[in-house]
Amino acid sequence: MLEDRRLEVLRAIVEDFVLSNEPVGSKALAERHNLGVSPATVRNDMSALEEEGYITQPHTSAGRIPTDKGYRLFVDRLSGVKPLSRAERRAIQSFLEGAVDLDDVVRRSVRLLAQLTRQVAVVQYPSLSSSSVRHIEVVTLGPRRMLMVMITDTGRVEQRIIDSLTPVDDEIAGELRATLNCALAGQRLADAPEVVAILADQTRPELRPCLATMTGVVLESLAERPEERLAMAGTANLTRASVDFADSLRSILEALEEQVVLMKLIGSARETGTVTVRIGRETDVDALRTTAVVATGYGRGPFALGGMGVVGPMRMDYPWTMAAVRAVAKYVGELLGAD
Amino acid sequence: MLEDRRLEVLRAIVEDFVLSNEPVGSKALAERHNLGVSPATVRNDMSALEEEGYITQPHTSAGRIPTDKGYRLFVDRLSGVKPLSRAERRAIQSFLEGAVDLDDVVRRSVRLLAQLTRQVAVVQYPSLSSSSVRHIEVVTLGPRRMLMVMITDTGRVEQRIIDSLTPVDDEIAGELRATLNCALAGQRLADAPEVVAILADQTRPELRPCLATMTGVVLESLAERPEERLAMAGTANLTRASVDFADSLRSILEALEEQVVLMKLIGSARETGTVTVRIGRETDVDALRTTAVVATGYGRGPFALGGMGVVGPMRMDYPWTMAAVRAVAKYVGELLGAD
DNA sequence: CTTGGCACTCACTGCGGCCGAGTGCCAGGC
DNA sequence: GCCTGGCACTCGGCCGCAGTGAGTGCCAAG
Repeated sequence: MLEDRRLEVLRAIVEDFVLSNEPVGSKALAERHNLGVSPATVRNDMSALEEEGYITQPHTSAGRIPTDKGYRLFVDRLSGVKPLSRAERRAIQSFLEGAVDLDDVVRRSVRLLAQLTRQVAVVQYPSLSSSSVRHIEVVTLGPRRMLMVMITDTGRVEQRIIDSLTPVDDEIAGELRATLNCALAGQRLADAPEVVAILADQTRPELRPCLATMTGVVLESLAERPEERLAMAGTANLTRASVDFADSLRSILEALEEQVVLMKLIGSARETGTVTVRIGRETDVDALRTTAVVATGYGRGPFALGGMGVVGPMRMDYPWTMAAVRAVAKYVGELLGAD
Repeated sequence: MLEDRRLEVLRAIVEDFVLSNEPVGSKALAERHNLGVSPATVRNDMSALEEEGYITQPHTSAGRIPTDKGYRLFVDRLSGVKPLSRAERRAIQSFLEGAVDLDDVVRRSVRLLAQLTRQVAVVQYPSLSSSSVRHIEVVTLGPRRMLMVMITDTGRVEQRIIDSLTPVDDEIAGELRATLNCALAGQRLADAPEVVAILADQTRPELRPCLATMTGVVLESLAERPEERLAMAGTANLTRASVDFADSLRSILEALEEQVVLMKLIGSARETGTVTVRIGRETDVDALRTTAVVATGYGRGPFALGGMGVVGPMRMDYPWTMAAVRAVAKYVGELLGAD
């Protein structure tokens, strides 16, 4: 009973603070949230909550604000799901349905997510390891230079320039193309290592160096390289929360330009359907210690093709943001999984 | 003579202000720049310069700062070229030389430019209209869906999903591929419209709808669509100049996320070798009225493959920034033009 | 366990005064 | 005719000060 009211107080604090961005005091709380008790009682509860580390006061004689731990509890136990309105769902659909190719899908969804949540949005391109090879193309670019293009079933296109030690011509390119396609087309990229291993022996010796480079590229692209691509939008929204960030804005922007960091944050949410929330220091990125990351995976079925999510201030409307991220991920997943 | 000294005073004001970010007064000027005249004389010159609109004072009893017009004059007539040091040139080279493909080149150069100039850097992908077609690939993605991939001689890869009204199979895809390649491979994309025009008649009627869509894509990509790609880096540097921007930072970030706007600013500098500077309102973008854009084209020969440049505060070291932008563009041009 | 009362804390605000960098103007000198 | 030193004036920024009020912690009574 007592426990219950304390949690209720915490919820009220979080909700009020998210709205007002001002430390919330006992009186205002008791009034606005008809808790049925007096401010003095609320004060006792607050005192207890502070003791346990869920809230804190910026300075004596100010109201309380939630701590990382407080937000965490709120997200885990207190926040229901705030479903999107029908209009919002329709907006998502109509915003995405005109997309003409993968690039377009990704760029539209990242903008959509940014506008919807008014936060910084990040969308990962479908990861290669969960796709299969549709086709591999080899073209000569010059006497000793070739371009290899790998097309996956999600429509993603991976390209790489290969410098050869020996001269190459269109015929050799064709031969390499045939060999690679024969071995890899239709295969899941995750299975590529085994297939590739036996490939060299079946090939004319003079082609082996080139082939080795190319298969090397294929394998490398599986290792979830840091260059794994992603799109970002809505950085302007960071300034919206400038009161929270102020001087840290610089380092936040810097962190957001580090692809590796973002991939870890967004990409680690590989389960579709579940929305992951990292609050403050849980991000494991010092520059983002005043932010929160809401992320999920997208794709058909349990295996995610990639991740998407938003980065915003800890003071964030979690139920709504989580719902928005999930909704966009669902549509994108259908769009890319459809085929 | 008198004119000369006035210009000298303007130069001194610009240089000091760029360094200190504080309105510069007559006394400090006379001291630091041994102009050989007294502060009183400098004051008279400043008065005249203000009359002519080259400088202004933020409030009475403060020093002067340059206006848009003042910076413009400085850039046009006063700023010599500040050559890069050998170490800097070497840094550029080594930073870029490990690039493995076009994406890599672009991303590396944009980061390089951002780090070097400590501004926001923008690099346009090589424009399609100035490239030629190396190869066109057509692959089926599903019973009624195909993927067309166009590879250009700069290594740029353009892809598009095409939905067909009639069922397609690998054979049809092969046929389309052959037709398109036969017609377009080796052609400059700028010449594509003529070639494409006569293509339909030579094709089996049942393939014509698909073919039309594909040639449509090719032509469309020539129209310098707003989706024309570009890369950006160093937005964190905007906060460095936060004193200048402060509340406008938000709108600047928003403007920078508008690809169309950026393409106009960066892409309009199509001449290689010449560095264009737009100061304040010259950008024609209201949100960027407190910024300056330094841009140039890159590529072999007089025709630019694309543009690159930086966006920063008007209070900027123009000679140095211009030199840096030019140097990076030169290297990138060599890298991509080499082939 | 809750409640009203009460003293206390402390960030924030507005006010007045001081300071000093910088200006404009003027009269005298080269 | 231009440069220069002198001088009065302006005005933004800084400092100290007191007043205000939201909010707290504690306590004794219900």
